[in-house]
Formats: sequence, structure tokens, C-alpha cells
Amino acid sequence: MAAPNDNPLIRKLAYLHPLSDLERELLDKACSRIVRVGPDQDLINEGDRPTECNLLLEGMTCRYKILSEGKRQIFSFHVPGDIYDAQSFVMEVMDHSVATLTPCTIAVIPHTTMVTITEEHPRLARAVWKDTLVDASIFREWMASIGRRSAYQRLAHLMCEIHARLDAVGLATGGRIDWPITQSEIGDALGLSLVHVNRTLQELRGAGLITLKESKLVILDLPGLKTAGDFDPQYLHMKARRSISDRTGDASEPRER
Amino acid sequence: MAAPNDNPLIRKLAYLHPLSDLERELLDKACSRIVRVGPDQDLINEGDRPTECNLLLEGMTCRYKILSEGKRQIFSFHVPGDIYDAQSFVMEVMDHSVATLTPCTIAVIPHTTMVTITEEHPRLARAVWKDTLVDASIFREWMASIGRRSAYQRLAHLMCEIHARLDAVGLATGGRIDWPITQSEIGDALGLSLVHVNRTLQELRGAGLITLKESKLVILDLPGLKTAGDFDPQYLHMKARRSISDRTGDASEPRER
DNA sequence: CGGGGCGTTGACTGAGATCAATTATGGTGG
DNA sequence: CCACCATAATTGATCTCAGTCAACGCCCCG
Repeated sequence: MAAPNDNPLIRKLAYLHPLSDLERELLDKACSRIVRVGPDQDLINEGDRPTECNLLLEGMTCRYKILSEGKRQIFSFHVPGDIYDAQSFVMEVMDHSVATLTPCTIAVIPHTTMVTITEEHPRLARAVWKDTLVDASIFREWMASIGRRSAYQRLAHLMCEIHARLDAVGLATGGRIDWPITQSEIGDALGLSLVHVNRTLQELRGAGLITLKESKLVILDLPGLKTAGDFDPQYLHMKARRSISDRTGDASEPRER
Repeated sequence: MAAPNDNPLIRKLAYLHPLSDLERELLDKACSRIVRVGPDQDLINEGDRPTECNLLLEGMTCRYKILSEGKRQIFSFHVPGDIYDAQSFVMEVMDHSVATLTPCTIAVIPHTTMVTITEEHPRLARAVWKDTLVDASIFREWMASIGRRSAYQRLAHLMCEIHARLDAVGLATGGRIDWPITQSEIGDALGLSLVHVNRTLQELRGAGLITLKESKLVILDLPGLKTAGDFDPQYLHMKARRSISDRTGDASEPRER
């Protein structure tokens, strides 16, 4: 966890916004404490007043809220490089919760450090701000999915998104990605019942677009899946055209898991 | 449009985040050019690369996206005091459009001004940042509505939200607010068909919760409507308990349309 | 080897969509 | 002041996608 380019946050922010060496170093130093957490653990709860931000280094988390009547809505899934609670740095009280889906490795950044860094380095503040705005853009796209797309489209769209985001941090091997999300969680994310998710998944399999078993999703036909999901990655605001896995000169050592 | 406290943005930001007199003055100066626009006009389109931000002073606007198949999803409605395109200052390309619902008065703030102000006044930057995060929180709540609430709950929830936000800038007279939103627009915001919106509105009327005609919404039973809509205003991150309309010293002239 | 989590399947139900008119309503021009 | 037109609201009939209920199988783990 030492060399700046190892840090997936830096990789991602640099992707959104150019960073100087000084800025990279600052960011890297900010991540002092590293924590490991098991699966299905709450990291933050609605109503909390956090004093630190968390950067996901490994694993997957989700944000959610429990409504009255016990229904759950999942707002987003998070991949390495995401500060899934950046908002806590600006807003006092959490209006939703965050939980792990898998075992996770998390870097902790005290708010005090965030304040110092962002007040002294406005460009860095903008980079983090931009990251929170990309979040908001993703929320909007999900809203559009839930509000106006069919179950089949929603599933396909979600898969394309997760694939694109994992690919951006080098965690997609071709169309193959980790998929630790249960059908019940997919349902709560997409506003569907678990039964209907199951049936829709089978449609996607039947159409030859995907394979999904043992928490591994293989996208057999990415263009087909994008079409099926009405997926246009513009809302993710990723600049580069080539996926990170294409770049050979980048010298971030390819690490196997 | 001269005296700082006339500016609904300053009123709202101060509401979120304490501001110094210097900061208030800076913000007020930033709003140089004032524009008037008619109803049902696009202000910004998906794909645009704006060079200025817009502060809504009067009227109501919405953000939306047209999906393939021509379906529309409305992401939010905006009331005076909202910088409905603050994100354009940080992200180059618009991923959605903005349109007026009513005739609007808008203050234009060049990005260059925004950059100067926010880089020199990090606290102001945080105030605007916070505003964009409240936006994101609202998106999440809408997502929860569309994904997990019934049509009846969604309608009630939306009405409570618009009421709360208008009240926060002094534009609610008791339970009475302007409601320039057509049933078709409600449908596109809440993921419902226009026909079903109509029927659900009649249920709300029948339950004695509201009255709605001639673009005026009267909430007859606010606690009842909140219960019906599962509405908890925490997600709006408003600090004050009292509504602005309670404050008598504020002297914002009651203006008829 | 028993139990809990996850996935799968079938049968039935229902909230909300769609289709198709019909009726206000609010301008607009004569 | 009134005819006219477009937009918005309303209503009825029908259909369908997705939810609910209820089993059952699989697999991992204690």
C-alpha cells in the first residue's frame, strides 16, 4: 500500500482530473490507517456523524436505506477506488447506511486531513468534488432505470455499469468480473422482487449475453448487453476511451488475485 | 436584486453553511447578468459544455433525460435559490438537460467567477459543494420512492418535499404552494403513467389530504400527507426547525403572480 | 447431518400500464 | 365577447409485467 500508483483512489481521481506529483503524494499519505472488514457488515449507519472518510481498496460495498415497512433500497455499489462516504466530509449527518458485500480492505482518512488537504489544494478538492458529482450522475441514471426501463433492461444496464467501473480500475479481465451481488440485493437495487430478478437473469442467460455462477459474471456479448440495457457510459464521466487493462505503458504492475 | 439578503441563493447557502459578510457580498456580486425565460424552454441540453452556472431566482425548472424509446425521466424540480447546474462547473459535459416549467428569472454566474471564488474561499466552495450533495441526497430519496414506494406514497412524498423546499425559501403560505407541474410531468418524475397519476391524485383528494387546481396545491393535512408519503425531511439536510415563513423579521415582500 | 442462505420454479394476483375517448381550461385572434 | 385550438385533466375498459405466496433443491458450514 505504499507506492502512489498502487492506490486505486489516486488512479481513479487522476482519471477524472489531472493531478500533480505533490497532490498524489498528499493523497497517498492521507491514507494512513488500513482496516479489514468481513462480508455483510455495516460500515456506517443512517444518523451517524462520521469523523473520517473511507476509501475502498479491495472488495465491494453498497449504500442503502431501510424504508418504513422494512423495504430496502440500494443506491449504489462501490468498487476499489471509491470513497463511498465522501459526503460525510461535507455533511454532518449520514442520511443512509453503507455495508460490505464481500470482505473489504478500507483506508481511513480523517476529516481533519481532508479539510487540510482540500483547503490548501483547491484542485484536489475539485477532484474529490467531481467524484461526488459522478456519484450523483450515477444516481440519476439508476433513477432513469428504475423509473423507465423494463426489468430486462435494468439488469443489463447494471451489469454494463459495474463492468465499466471495474474495468476502469483494472479489475475486469475481458468480460469477466467478480459479481458478489445476490439476487435479493439486485432486486433491492433495481426496484424488483427477488423472484423476478431470478427469471430475468435466466432471460439474459437464454439470450446468450451472460453467464453467472459462483459469483463470477462473464459477459459473453458486451455490445449486445449494452444494447439490451440501453447503456451509454457517458454518465460515468470517464475520459479515457481505452480501458485501463489496454494500457501497457502505464507501469502499474499487473497484479493477480 | 441588489441587497444580499434578497438573493435566495445566499439565503439558502447560509441555511446550509454559515457565511461571512465578505462571502455573502462575493456571491451577490457573482450574479451579474439576469435573464428571463418563458415556460417550457430548454435551458441546457445533454451534451452541452456550459461556461456558466445558473441560479434560479423565480419560477420552477426541472432536470431530465430522454431515454431511447423516447421515454423521459425527470430527476428533480428546482425552486428559487437552486443552482440547478452547479455540476457543470466541475464536470465538462452535461449528462442531462434542464428545462423551465414556468416563466423563470435566472442569474448567470460565469465559471471563471466560480473558479476564482471557490479557490480563494474554500468555505464558500464547501457551501456550494454541500448544495450539490443535498441534490444527490434528494436523488437517492427519489430512487427509494420510485423503487420501493407505491404510487400513492410517491405522490404524497413528492408534495411534502416540494412544500418543504419552497417553505425553506419563504414561498409557502401555510400549506399553500404554487404547483406548476402537470400530471404528465409528475408521471415522468415518479415513474408512473399519466393516467395513474390522475387516479392517484383523486385518491389523495378523496382522503382529504390535498386540494389541487389551477396550479395551486393546498395541503389540507400536512402531518397526514407526511405519514401517507413516509416523508422524513432529514434527507434535505435543512438545519433550522422553524420554517422561514415563521420568521417575521425577514420582510421578504409577499408577491402575487 | 441439520440448518440457514441463496437460487429456482410454479401458480395466482394485482398495481399500474396501455388504449381510447371525452371533457375542461386557458389562451388567441377576430 | 366569442369561436377556436392546443394543452391538460378525466374516465372507462382491458391488458400485462412484475409481485406475492409457497415449495423445493443446492451447497456450504458448523
